[in-house]
Amino acid sequence: MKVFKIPEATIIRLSVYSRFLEQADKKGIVTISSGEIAEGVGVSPAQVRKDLAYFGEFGTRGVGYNVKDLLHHTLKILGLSREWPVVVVGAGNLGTALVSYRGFRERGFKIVGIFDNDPNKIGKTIGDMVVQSMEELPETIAKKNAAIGVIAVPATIAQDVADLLVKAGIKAIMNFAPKALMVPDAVEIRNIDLAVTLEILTFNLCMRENGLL
Amino acid sequence: MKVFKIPEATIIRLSVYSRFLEQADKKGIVTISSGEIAEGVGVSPAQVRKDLAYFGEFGTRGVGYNVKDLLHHTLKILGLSREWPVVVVGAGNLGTALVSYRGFRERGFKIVGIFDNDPNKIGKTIGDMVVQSMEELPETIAKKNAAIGVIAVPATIAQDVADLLVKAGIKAIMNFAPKALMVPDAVEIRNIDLAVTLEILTFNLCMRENGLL
DNA sequence: TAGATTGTTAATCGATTAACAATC
DNA sequence: TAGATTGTTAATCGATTAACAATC
Repeated sequence: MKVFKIPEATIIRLSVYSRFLEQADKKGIVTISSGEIAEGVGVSPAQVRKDLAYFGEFGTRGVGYNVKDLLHHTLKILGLSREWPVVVVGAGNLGTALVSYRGFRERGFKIVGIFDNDPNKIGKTIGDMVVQSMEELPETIAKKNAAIGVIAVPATIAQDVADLLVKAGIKAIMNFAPKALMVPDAVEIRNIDLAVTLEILTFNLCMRENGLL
Repeated sequence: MKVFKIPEATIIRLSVYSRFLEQADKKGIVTISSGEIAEGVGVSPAQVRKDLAYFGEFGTRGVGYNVKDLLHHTLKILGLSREWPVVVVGAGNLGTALVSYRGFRERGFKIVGIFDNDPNKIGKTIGDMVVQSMEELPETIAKKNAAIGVIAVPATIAQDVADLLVKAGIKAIMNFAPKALMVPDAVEIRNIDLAVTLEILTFNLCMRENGLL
């Protein structure tokens, strides 16, 4: 790894490649070419090779890539060669859904705590977790060594929750509240706005209606 | 509207602009410049003007943009000047969360039906909706004139659900199942992969750890 | 060696930004 | 008119793709 500026699109594609390689590995495929990966995930072979080239030389000229090998490399690059403990703040519908979201577990994310400030929710069981009070947040983060926090609370208190997470030593935040949050530069943050996705769809529907797409 | 190829990034920014304009309007601001919008949402003034220029001339030279006016224009462009009836398939935790997701309602998306094939879930009340059986899906879609469907079922049956939605006349699909779905070209589809977002975070955390970011 | 496929460079494409004429 | 800000063109920047030498 020697390059500093890597397009985010490359990271997203690496994630796609790794999932595709997992499937290929399951099917018992040993060797795969950039063309086959490209075909499988819907990009160009050059794109596949270029994306990988940012991080090293993983293939053999004239042969292709060893599936298991490349799978491990891609997972390593994404930081998925270890388990990531994650805390979820907000035990509403969304928080509850996230705790049992299979897509997280499959990629090595482990929910190690769910928190809420509502006394009616504290103590309730969600899957194999018990909803904890916000007071227990710092201790659990420290004890479980969680670096990632998910915010699933109303927009009104999202900033307060972000502040608490940062204070407790969280290094990355995934925010579902429809509100831009302020965090120190040392903390990574991503806002998930589900409505925006629907708006891209409605825009495209309108374009089609008008015969422009 | 005369241009055919509009960057998706432009659409996403238009969504951001419209939210910012809503806030500005609430504050009673009447006129706003591209510089002020840019400042408010964190892009360049040229970007704001260019994004708008794809769709028309909405400002007055030397003056700026009328906030209410531009707000309406941006919402119109995004297709949000009408209400969009949406059906949700899957009454698990995620589906339940989506039915009461405030971010949808705020932007004009109205959930008009939630469906499941689990007899234990059918008939249950979620907010002000009753979970319907899958058999009722086509009729509800037709009656409520729903063009958008949300898939919140396990990956194993996601394709079947997509087929049903398409057959029932749905024109756009938002898919939360971690699986690429096949739909006809006439149907718009977006996959939401929540794990990928976490993977971008873990990648960045690893880059930081290695002093590369 | 002949055939295949990588890794990488150069060419292309597309999106962002800077600059400025138009104009309020 | 002088000052301000848009709409738009040209310049820049960055990402994708085509092409090919390296090499298995």
